[in-house]
Amino acid sequence: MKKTASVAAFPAPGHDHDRCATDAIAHAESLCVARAQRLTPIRRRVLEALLATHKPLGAYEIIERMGGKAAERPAPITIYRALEFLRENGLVHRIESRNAFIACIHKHASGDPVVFLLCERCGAVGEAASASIAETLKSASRAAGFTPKTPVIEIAGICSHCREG
Amino acid sequence: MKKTASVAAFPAPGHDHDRCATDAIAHAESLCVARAQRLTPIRRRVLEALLATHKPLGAYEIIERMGGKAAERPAPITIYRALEFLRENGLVHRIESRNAFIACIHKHASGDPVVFLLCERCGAVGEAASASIAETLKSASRAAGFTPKTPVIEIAGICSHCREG
DNA sequence: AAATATATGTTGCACTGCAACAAAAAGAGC
DNA sequence: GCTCTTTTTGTTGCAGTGCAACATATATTT
Repeated sequence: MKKTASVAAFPAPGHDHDRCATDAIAHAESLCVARAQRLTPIRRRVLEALLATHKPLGAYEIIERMGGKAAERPAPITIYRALEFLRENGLVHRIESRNAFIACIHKHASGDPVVFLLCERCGAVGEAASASIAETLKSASRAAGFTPKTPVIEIAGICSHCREG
Repeated sequence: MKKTASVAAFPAPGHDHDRCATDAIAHAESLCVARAQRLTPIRRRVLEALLATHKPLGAYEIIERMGGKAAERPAPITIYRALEFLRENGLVHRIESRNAFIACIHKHASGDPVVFLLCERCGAVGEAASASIAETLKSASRAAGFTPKTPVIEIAGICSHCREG
């Protein structure tokens, strides 16, 4: 079930999550090797914490989910630095309307505009990449004499699993 | 120079700003009268502070721009409450990617998706309403089995005045 | 005028995000 | 190996966001 113009992915509740997390880590590793970037233990743990859920997490939630005793937990700044690294490498997105972060499972090219679908009920986040959306936004921007760079598109609503279930 | 599908407005540096602010206040007043809502002095001052610039302002910036001696300035919570009121009535938008707020000059219908164009150089924010964008986003959402509600679209880039000037 | 609803003030706190400097760890060059 | 350099992480501290909970004041209604 594939389309030419758009690809949409919403995490099904019963999907093989271990595998999708493992795949994402593997992808991150090979990508960092290819770019001579260092996926350090902390960065890896932050990514793993985000991959363990499909919900956007704030910095403090990430800290909590990284485990270890309270005294051993990294400071917020450490998390933000790891997130900065992961974002620069396209492994993590920031959900602006939530002040939170989510692991990227989409493997899109950098610069590709991504539409985030935020379920208001279960909190899960889907990604929909659409070339037509990108084109429409570009032309609308240019009609206003605007040179667009990084579009942020976030849509709140109800996902199919919550509506049907 | 008008289009059928999209209307774009980027504030020109030399536009008649007094008038655009006055108009917006007048619109806010008549709208509140029509809805039996109260445009109290504080709410009015918050709106005026936002109208005095076309840049998104944070809560503290709004407080500073509301004037008065430091001791007389309202607390942040007061600002947030006024912003909540103004947002509910479509007079103010929140720019999610900036954690800031901007007065609405667009007079669009509530629920209409608005595209915000954020100039990275001068900080001004333009609005572009586009029916085709709305349609494209809706169809992309539905392709993912998603029922969309409130879309957030923010595009960072360079406005025409900054590029040319 | 009293009762009710709405708006604002006060206090307090959890979280975001980062700057500036210090220390530790990893890589590069000899 | 060992030093030098770069990168990463730790520590401290702070400005800003956003709101909860309760108290007080101001409007509106009856």
